[in-house]
Amino acid sequence: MASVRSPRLADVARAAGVSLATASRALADPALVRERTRKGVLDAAAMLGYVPHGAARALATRRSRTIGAVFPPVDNPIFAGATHALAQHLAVAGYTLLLASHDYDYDAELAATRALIERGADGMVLVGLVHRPETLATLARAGIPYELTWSLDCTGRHHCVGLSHRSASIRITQHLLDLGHREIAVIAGDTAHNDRARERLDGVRDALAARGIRLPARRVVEVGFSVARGRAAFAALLERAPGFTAVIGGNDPLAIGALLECRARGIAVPDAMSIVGFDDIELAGELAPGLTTIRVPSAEIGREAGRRLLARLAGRSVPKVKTMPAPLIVRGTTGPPPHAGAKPAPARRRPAVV
Amino acid sequence: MASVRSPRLADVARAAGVSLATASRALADPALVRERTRKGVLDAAAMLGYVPHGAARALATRRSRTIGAVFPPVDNPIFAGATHALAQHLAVAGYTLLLASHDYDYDAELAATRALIERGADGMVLVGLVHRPETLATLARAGIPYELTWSLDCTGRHHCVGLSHRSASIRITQHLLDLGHREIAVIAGDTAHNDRARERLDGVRDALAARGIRLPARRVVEVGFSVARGRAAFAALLERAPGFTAVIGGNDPLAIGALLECRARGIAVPDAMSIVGFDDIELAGELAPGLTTIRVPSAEIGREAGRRLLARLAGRSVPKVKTMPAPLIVRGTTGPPPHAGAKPAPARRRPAVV
DNA sequence: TTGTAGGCGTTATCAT
DNA sequence: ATGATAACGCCTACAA
Repeated sequence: MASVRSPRLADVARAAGVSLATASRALADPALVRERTRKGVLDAAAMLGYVPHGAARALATRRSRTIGAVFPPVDNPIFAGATHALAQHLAVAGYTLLLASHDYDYDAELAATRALIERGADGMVLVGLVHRPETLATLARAGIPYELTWSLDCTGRHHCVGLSHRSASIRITQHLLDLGHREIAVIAGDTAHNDRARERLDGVRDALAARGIRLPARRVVEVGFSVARGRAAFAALLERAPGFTAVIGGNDPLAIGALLECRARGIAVPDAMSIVGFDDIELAGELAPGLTTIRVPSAEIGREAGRRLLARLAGRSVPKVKTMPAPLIVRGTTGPPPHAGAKPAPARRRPAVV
Repeated sequence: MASVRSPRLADVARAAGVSLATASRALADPALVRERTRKGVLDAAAMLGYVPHGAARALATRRSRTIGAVFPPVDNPIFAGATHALAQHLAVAGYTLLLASHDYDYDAELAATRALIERGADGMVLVGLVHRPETLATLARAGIPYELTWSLDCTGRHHCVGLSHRSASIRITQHLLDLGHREIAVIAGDTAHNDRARERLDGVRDALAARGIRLPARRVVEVGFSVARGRAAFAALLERAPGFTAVIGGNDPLAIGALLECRARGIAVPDAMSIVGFDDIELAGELAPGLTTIRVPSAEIGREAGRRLLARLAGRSVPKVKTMPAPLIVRGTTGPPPHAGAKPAPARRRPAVV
């Protein structure tokens, strides 16, 4: 009952009647020892219930077979999907995920990064482009390869896998403009602490500006990401600056909040109000009407980040920037504005997935 | 540029003009060295950008300051919340989360557990009561404290923090019975690979049996957890065994799927169909009508598991079983069945949160 | 208060 | 093919 002490390699070696070195080799590389010896060692190990001591191995090999990830709230469904995919991908390669999360707090992110480096993470996954300068510097100094995810680093200084939130945002805004909308409101995420949210908002402004339309400040509200906040924000916009015919949500939960508020108020979607989101969470496609949005392949981003990191650790080199597709998904929440002029044809001509 | 090699404690000691031991103590416990020495060491460490080597420390102290968690799909919002809360709680105590996930596959869970043990996890969090026998045995043999979460272990053999899914399920079923429902259908989770799903389904059967009602097999469908599957399952039930006035979802996404399908078919909720879920995800309260469900405090479960593990690692002992509250949340998706007899009073008398 | 030295469990470099 | 043995970087009695 009382487990005196876990067996170590020396115990296995003794039980198998070989030296420490041979036992180590037998376990590490079948080709290095005679078949008979190997079997003896394996049996002894199984018999004793031997479990290698990772820290000792890490100390000797200077590799922990561990990848660190520092994510904003992992309970955001979009990050949860990426986390899962990343962990799964690493597992098949014998790597394990060291996970830290923070609430869009860059100091916490730095602290978490330090903690993961200290734990010996062989590689690191971060979200977004904006960080404390020390964060990336520390990583670089420690010689730890890292991948920035979600966004794309146009400076070419960092490895990254993601998409241009700005241009995706331009695309979805153009979709509304093509439908004939001119009066548009935005429920943005927290642009001060989230570069994705900022890029998305900038994209809206760009697209509007390209057609000579200004986005008045009163038509923009910034909130944290959640359905409830989306509802409240939509209500606030209606109060503060009515007259818009379309709302752009900074992400799907915000857009869904707007949709629910419309339903509660009896505002017809899309006849009286068009709504678009960003991310394409599962629910977006299940609602009726379905939410028009940009699909962000979050699981693929997580997997790809893992794949690239493992490749780099194996000495292979990968292109510095990996752009993920972010298609516009047109569903039922968008249509021509009420009292729209003649034929709002463009909308119909678009395929469902652009 | 070329980072020759990361500085180690010996470098710090040399720079500070003290011995290795003193440097170690200065960093570990302020009270152990003279204030002046301490400052010298700290300065030297900062100057050199010293980062302690976790593996070496773990080897020496036999503690990794790491907690392992093996979760079913972390992208299920309910697990995502727990993961986040757990990671956050551990972080403030200087611990880090080692995360592995699997798709309700117990062999994968065992493999993941082994991987985490090998990585030196000081403690471990698992989900549910059902595991490969080796999983818990290995943990016990290695002397690693663990917490089973979500469910409650009535055998008293394991530390656990969760709730009785069976009795919660009985409560919500009784709520339907009290409203006058007699013809009930169930969209259950995968009972073969998920003890929570099984307990919930059993709870429904128990509650019905207590009133002399049988649940015919054709009124039960088992599917994986997702909104889309909930929709499809509801449609299938309607086809296969119509005539029921209430559906019980194995979790909220399933119930929401049923709700959406009702909306698509023009079935009035709750007038023609009552719907209940389980978990109380954020969306449940935002829909109109709001979803009647059981609130599972997932973030609290994650945090509590962390708290208990840290306490045990610190030598404090904790009660073996921690029961979390799982209140019935009555919202708009439940009401008396159509053509119900006289007064379906019980419903009205219940407070919103029982 | 500070220094010396042995040990934590593996891997890797030599020989043999 | 296998066996000694020296790292790996840190902690912690024990001594001074």
